[in-house]
Amino acid sequence: MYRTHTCGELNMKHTGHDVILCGWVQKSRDLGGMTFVDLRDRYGITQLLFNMDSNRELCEKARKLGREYVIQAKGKTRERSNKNLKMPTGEIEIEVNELNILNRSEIPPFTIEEETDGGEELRMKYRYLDLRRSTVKNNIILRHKFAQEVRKFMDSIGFVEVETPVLIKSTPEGARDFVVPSRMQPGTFYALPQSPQTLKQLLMVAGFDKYFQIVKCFRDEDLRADRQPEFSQIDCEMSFVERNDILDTFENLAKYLFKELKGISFSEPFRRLPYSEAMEFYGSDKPDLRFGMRFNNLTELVKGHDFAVFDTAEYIGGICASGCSEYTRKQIDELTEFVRKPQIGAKGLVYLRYNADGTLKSSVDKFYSPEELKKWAEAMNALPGDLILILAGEKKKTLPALSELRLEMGNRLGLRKKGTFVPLWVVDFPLLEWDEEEKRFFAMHHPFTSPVPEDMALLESDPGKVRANAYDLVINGVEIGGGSIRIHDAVVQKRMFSVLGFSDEEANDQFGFLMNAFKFGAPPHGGIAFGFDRWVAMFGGQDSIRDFIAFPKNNSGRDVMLDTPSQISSKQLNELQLILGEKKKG
RNA sequence: GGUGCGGUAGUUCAGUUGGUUAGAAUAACGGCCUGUCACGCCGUGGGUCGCGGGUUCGAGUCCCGUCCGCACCGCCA
Repeated sequence: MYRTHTCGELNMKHTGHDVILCGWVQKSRDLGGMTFVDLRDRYGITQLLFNMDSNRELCEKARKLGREYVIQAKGKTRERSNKNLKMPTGEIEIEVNELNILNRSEIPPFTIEEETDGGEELRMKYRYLDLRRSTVKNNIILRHKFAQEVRKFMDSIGFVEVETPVLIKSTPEGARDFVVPSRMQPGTFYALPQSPQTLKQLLMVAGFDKYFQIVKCFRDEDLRADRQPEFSQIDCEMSFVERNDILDTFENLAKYLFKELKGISFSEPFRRLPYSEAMEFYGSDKPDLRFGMRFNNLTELVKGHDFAVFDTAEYIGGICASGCSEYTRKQIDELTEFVRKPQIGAKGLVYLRYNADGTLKSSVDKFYSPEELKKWAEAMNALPGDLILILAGEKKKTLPALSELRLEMGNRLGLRKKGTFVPLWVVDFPLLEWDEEEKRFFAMHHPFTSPVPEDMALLESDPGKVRANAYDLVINGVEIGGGSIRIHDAVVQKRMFSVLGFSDEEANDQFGFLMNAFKFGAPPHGGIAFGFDRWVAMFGGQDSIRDFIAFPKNNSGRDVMLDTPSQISSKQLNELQLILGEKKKG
């Protein structure tokens, strides 16, 4: 028998017990006459004691142990004379009487401790060592628990988990596909699913009226801290439901997960905010509602005073930062610089200080009288002591820029508190988005999304106005999930493809299997998919999903541990009948 | 594709207006130490300053190119 206990479970109740532990040497402290070794496994750390007086030979052996050696220690649990109450096993130690080295280790390239000295690249290269650290390990365990709770809940309300294939068909809409060449049919390719969207709809046709799956999805697009080329979704679909049935069902899932994993209860239903309002008041389709600071539209109020920036602007909007009237010139300059960054793209920033004594000072005093500025403050619901920040320009660009400024102020004022969660549903997205470059409409969500019934008639006459029967779950400014009621009628689906500029032939070629299925009694259906990695990372208190994935890719989509993507042999290339083109010269 | 920041000891970093032998902490190695738990003390070794080119009497430092990493924009139905 290798071990009787783990390194995380022994305590005062076990004093006097003979135990065998296995694990890795985290650290040893050699005091000359005695040596302490911290032994670590998945469950915790237990201190081993070796004493020169009681067993000289064994103690000498212990002194030679290196970091990360794998050892087996047999001995007796006993109470420590100096307890360490910071650790769960800190009241006891093991007086070792037999030590077996199961494997040696090279010196690890970074310290395997909660706070490592290792940089990200090195940690990724030696991810198997990084995973020994409790922080990363706990993230992976949180992910496991999260998945278990999802399955428990979904099963309890009658959902069936069905696996869908990974080698499927490439589709032109949406993200770039990862493709897999076929050997048996040279020159043809599978694609890895960006999501099992069409397959879960076919499951609805098949009568699996409540389906879910925790599933890997693939998108060949550039990465971010919260975006990996392969990621996991909690993918769900239901038949015979309307939008509210889905929102209610998955609001319950979210509440269950918050309760089980974070101990947080929500007594109120999640807020439901139309897309148009989200954009008008927060400049974003995923607003962080942990704080207010809603936009106020000042366009009409401020025009007509010879201030060209405002007079020529399509939209002028402001936010009110409570208690910030004392902001220094330097701080305001910083904010100006912030909004002028190319990523934000505003041309400048107008401010209005509503001083505590009731006086007003703005960057546009030349153009506006104190009385007029007072009206601004009233329109903004500002109080003495507040600072009003105003951006102006093209509406499509100014709203998002103001949104970034709002988030920046939220950060500066500490309003985006970790551990506080404000979920909401954003509903009634536009169905279609006009693409200037390709001069055609694209589906904002995907081409299987149903319009809201009232707008169905506008589909051909005014496609840009049509609202989608679609919804996103947003928590703290992060898009956690999204879905829609789908089209289940072959005729409507055909109309949709036609609006998107697909010929009948193209539609049939790419989605014939779905249109065909719709001819055989497709039930009304809809669903949702959640970003599993993101949700787990949020519960783990991080913005980046990388440390919640056991073996993630780096910024350029490379697995630095496996050193891939990599070349394949010419034999493999020949079998696939692939010929590599000349590398494009810059 | 673009913008910003970065690349110096095993690791994390410092390195002044270009100037002597490139430092610190930590890790490693050797020695001492019987209650440590960030143990302590003494000592030792450890450098292609990402790579290539240029300017200069002289480059870690300045210039050009290039590679790599991170964050962001585009992109992500």
